[in-house]
Amino acid sequence: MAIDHLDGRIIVLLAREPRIGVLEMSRRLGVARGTVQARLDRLQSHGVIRGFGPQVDPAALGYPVTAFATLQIRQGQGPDVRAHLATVPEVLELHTTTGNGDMLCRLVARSNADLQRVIDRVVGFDGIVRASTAIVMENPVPLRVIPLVEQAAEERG
Amino acid sequence: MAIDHLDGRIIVLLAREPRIGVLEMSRRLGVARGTVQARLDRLQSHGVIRGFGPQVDPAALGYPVTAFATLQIRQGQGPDVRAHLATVPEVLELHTTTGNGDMLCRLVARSNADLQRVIDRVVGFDGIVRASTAIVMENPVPLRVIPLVEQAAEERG
DNA sequence: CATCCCACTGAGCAGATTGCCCAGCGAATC
DNA sequence: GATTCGCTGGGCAATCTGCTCAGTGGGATG
Repeated sequence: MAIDHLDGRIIVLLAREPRIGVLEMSRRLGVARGTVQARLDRLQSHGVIRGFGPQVDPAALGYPVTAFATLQIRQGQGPDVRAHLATVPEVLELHTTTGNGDMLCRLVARSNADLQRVIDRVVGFDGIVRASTAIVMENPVPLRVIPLVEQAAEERG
Repeated sequence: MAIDHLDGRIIVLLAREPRIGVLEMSRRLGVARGTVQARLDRLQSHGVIRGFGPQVDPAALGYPVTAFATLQIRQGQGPDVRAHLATVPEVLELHTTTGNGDMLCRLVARSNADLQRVIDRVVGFDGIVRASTAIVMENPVPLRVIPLVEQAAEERG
């Protein structure tokens, strides 16, 4: 879906001040309330904006350690491994990938020691042949989309 | 910070129906409005809930290809590389890690061909020695926190 | 045992926002 | 020329928010 400049401003504004209302947005953007409303509806129905769920910080929840694990899967065991990993709360994200590994997953843990427990639980499953883990030290660029939104908006005026 | 069972229910409810108001939440949870209000304020001020920004889907924006790149950095060039990567909109996330690579970043692109352009831009910087990229095929577990929240809430009744 | 502190309840209030409707208008399309 | 579409600007009732207050119960403290 193509994003327009106004759409971009709406998303950016919403990202900066999430608790802002439609009315206040229309004032800031200098357009009618109905317009903002319509744009928002369109963005949501097209899936560009998935939702406004709370962004929870695992670190603040007591899980300050993040790691990425690359998994190698035994042929044909993919579905089982997926199902297994989905049951582990500390697995925040799972992707199947090309390249050296077959899967890449993001893990969190209460401490480096606790990470061992998590990894044991993750790899303690038959279909997983090998796992290599990289612990995250710093996070210079936290998950962001705004620059991408701005770029997409530029391209369409 | 420790999460309570009520806190957990608030977060889960909020994740399920983000547009819900404080009043409606208090009705659903069977507690007073002020209580929900206070809990929310506490969760936010403690950083457990970072905010309610819109969750944008890069795929819907025209960037359906996701990849993870592992970068090896020349000694001492870390800060420069970070700054460089921060300027690339397609870099959604950047971590410094232990292990084989020095950094891990999440990229998106408009197509596999476009991914080449993005990677060129990412690695077209002096401090980067080597990059290995894994393209994401499937995403069986999209970024999630709810199971973790539920686990954290359980531990505190 | 008496006290204090804290969190929760239930209520009220003014002010603001929402969802919804409508008529008019200009530009692009057929 | 006619139609469609998106935006404007206005109005309405219903709802929610932010804020305040007094009362209550449990737990910790003296």
